[in-house]
Amino acid sequence: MVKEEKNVSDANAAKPAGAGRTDRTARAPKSEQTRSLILETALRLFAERGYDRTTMRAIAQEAGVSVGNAYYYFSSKEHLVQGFYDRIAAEHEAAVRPVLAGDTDLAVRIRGVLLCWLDVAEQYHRFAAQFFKNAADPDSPLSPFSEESVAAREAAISVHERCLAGSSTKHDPELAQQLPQLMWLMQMGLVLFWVYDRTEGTERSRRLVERTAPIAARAIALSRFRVLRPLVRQLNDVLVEFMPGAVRRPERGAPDAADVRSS
Amino acid sequence: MVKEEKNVSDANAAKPAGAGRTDRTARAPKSEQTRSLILETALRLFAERGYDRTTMRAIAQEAGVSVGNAYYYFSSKEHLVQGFYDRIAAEHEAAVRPVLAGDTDLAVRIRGVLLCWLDVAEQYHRFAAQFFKNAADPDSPLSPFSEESVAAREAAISVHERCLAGSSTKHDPELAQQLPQLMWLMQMGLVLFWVYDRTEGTERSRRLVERTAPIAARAIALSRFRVLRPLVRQLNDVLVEFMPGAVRRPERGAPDAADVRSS
DNA sequence: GACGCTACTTGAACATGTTCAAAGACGGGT
DNA sequence: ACCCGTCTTTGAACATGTTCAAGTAGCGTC
Repeated sequence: MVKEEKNVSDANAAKPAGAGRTDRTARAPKSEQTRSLILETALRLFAERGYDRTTMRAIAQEAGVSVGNAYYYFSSKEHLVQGFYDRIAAEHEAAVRPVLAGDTDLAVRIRGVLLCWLDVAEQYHRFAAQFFKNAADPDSPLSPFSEESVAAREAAISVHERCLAGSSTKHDPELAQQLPQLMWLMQMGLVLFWVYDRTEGTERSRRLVERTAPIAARAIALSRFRVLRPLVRQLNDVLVEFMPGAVRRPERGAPDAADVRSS
Repeated sequence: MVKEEKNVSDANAAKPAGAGRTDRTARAPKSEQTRSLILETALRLFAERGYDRTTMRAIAQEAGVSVGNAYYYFSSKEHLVQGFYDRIAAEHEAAVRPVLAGDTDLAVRIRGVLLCWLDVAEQYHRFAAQFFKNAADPDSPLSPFSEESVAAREAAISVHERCLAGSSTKHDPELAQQLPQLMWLMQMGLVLFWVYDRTEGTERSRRLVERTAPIAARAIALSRFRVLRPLVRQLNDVLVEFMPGAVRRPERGAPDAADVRSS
């Protein structure tokens, strides 16, 4: 049974065998080629027809491999999406650079960061809306809260860190460590709104950003006020305790003092 | 397997109506019996083995009907879950009654309402965690934001309305109309946290409530302060513009003054 | 070159949500 | 009694994500 060689032709000619993966078994030129062929094909089809309408069989056929082969490289259809995550994160990081180098007004910066994300994500909206339910699954490694997404999450948080750091707005230093995470959470809220947004050009999401960014900036600025001090302190404690992952916080008295200050 | 029930025959003289739709009006002809048999069986199996592990074939077999019959009454597996929604909402409403009749401190009330929900939902946690991804799908009629869920949503909001109304805490009357919605949103956040919570007895979610309720209450109380006035106003505008519809729009300027000042 | 090891590839088979054409039941009009 | 139409029920067929036992190929060793 000779199969038409659709995918590879005399592979070893151009591909240097060096610098294998970190796996115990080194080189895998052909395999790497097949892998990325499958991935690229999948992402293209996802963009073309959406997530649900793209079957594994179609991906395999379009890539010129068998269904089982796709599963050899990607343990599930969902895992094909990790590539999409990386891509959109990188694009956002690039697109946001001018914003972070620009105006120092916090409201403007937050607005810029979020609008930037909307711009970058725009083309994937249909795909994202269809895929969202999978990402929302607590069992899925693709959940934004999952262990596996920690890299993408921290990259996103670092954007907010720089957004905050470069602003002229003063804010409670005690809260500074947690603020980027809070802003990331706000971004997740925006994403939630966005996948539900069916307006032309996700215009409504943009409007939400326009209206929300000043509020966030003002709230942050107000965090220094005396009346708000206990509130800010409590909020900070909650964030430290419940926000995902390994964000180390400088020692601050008793970390387990429950509601010591609550009325 | 001919069933002779034949009780109320005149009531449904009008018409058994179409199949599948959420016609709660139909009395109890044979079809209604089959329908609820399928529903009860499904909910039982969901609770027993979780959503994913319960196949439509198993439901049909356990109920003693054919697969196609289940689809005759429920247009998809997801639609079987609407019954679950109704049930948990009703249970929460009942369980929360003592809380609403009790302490007038807002923090205590919010805490009570949310902990109550956790108690009621506890037994469904496994099922809910598995089902969550379907509810998160923007296309799903079971999304908490969907048109179809408007009834359940308003019921939940009304609980927060009463929670707020019965509290002795003063708050900005301008915000009063939107606050219950905001609190509902907070509850949705808790649900999100909860489905991800894998601790024994969802202990972590409980702790989050303990820590968060005082913050929310304090924030609400602080909303009257002068410094926060512009912030509150902006926030109010955003809520009015973006919160899901069907919420009676307050005429700006004259607070309704219904219950705000009661103590 | 022969052997053997392992990475790679295959397509059929499986599980399960969903659809559908046909059959059954039932009631009313004639 | 018969026919007609509608509601109900059936089970086979379909679509698609996933698994698996078996086959293939490249490469190092003898």
